[in-house]
Amino acid sequence: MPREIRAILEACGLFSALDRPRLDMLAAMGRRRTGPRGEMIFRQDEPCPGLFVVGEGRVRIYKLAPSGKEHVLHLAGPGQTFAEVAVIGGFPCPAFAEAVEPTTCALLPAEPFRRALLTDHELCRGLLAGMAGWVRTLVGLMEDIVLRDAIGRLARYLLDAAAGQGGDEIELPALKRHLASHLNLTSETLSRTLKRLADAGLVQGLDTRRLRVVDADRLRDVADGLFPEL
Amino acid sequence: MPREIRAILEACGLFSALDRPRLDMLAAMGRRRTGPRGEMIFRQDEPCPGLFVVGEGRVRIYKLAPSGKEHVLHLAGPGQTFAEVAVIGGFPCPAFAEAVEPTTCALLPAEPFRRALLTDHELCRGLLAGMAGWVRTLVGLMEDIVLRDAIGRLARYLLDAAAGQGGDEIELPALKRHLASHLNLTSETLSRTLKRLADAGLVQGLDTRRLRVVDADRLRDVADGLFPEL
DNA sequence: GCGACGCCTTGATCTGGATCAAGCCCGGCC
DNA sequence: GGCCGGGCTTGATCCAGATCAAGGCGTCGC
Repeated sequence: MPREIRAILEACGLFSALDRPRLDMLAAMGRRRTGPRGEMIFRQDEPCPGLFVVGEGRVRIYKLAPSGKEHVLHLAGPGQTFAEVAVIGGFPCPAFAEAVEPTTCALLPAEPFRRALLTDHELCRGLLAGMAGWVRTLVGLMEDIVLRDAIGRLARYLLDAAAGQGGDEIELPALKRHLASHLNLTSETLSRTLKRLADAGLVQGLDTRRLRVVDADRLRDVADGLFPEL
Repeated sequence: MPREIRAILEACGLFSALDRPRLDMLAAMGRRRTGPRGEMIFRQDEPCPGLFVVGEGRVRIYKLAPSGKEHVLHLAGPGQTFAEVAVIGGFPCPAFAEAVEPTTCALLPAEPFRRALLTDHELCRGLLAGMAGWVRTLVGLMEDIVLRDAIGRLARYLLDAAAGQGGDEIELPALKRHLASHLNLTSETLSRTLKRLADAGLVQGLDTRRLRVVDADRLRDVADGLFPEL
């Protein structure tokens, strides 16, 4: 099964710059973890088991407020990682991680991974670049939440998702409810807002989990806060 | 003047683990930048000049929405850095940076700094740890904004600030208006919320820029969403 | 000293999105 | 097939915080 771990690591952007021996070294320390839909991978405040790389499926990373409200920080799909920050910084798990679909991950345990970081410069550089990208994403999400209204946030999300999936069709990565939480909306508001976009002819619902961007240009305008009439 | 650049770098947490020769190397590439209160250090979308380390003064990093609303991401004081992410990732400036007080910074220009990163493992490790801390802060801020109400956010900010300044007296790092924007509030709401805390006897205003935490325990409860009566 | 401008406070009103409350629809299970 | 439960939509109402609108208060330039 190291076989499959190698394959997962190779498909991950964070490690794409690494050469064979290094990938072997990482694969050797890795363990394969599979779980059914709904499995809790880790919980907030637990010691962090290591760095996870998603091979198949999707993982929802979310925080829970004392009030019970939750916020979905990240929906990690194949090739993406989570818990890197906790591993690097030696923090406990900052959030919950739950499999949204049947999932297989490669887990690189914290201790050996940190030791590898101590000596391996290439690995360090790759991770540094990865973190820079992650900070950028986070700041983007934060600015969305703070500076845009519901329809602008949704429009931007849809544009991003369409670009990320390389077409004008989007497959939603999770339940609408969870997507809503990611955008700091309730599912009711998400539903209504999506309807507004559909009524205006900017998008078209295919089924519950899939939709199509019809007019990307106007969608961009909406994301930039134009079309106050909408 | 390399003298002073060295001193600024030495006082910066990011570089605290570096040995003499490395600090010398960084100091040699650095330039000293001073500016009066109000000076724009860089603007959003400009090419990023390099990594800034604050020596004296304070710098406000903020984003501007098309609507004109602004959001203060960070108020960097002595020993802190900004624009690291853009330098590492090779992105353009993601935000505006403005001196809130007369400020002197060390600027490590992007190109030589990136080259140093290519070869210097220690530097890389330090930066990686720094980024991990920064991501953590960002996530914390985001969760504050998403999961807490106005009074909870303010309470948490005050506790953090008091801890950071090592006592129960807090000197606000910027205008109330800018602080409000950092917490995603209007200055009106900040003013009212501060008054509620003062009326309840949890804090005490000294003057416009300074205040004292009187009851940290109850403030913690407020931050956790208790005291619904407040 | 005296304007005047910026910043902060306080009050009155407005509103986007949350919350509460039904249905509806689809898929799984008996 | 029929029932049941979870997720989505839609409608009605509510509310935290924004916005609009006055003052008050310090401080800086003259």
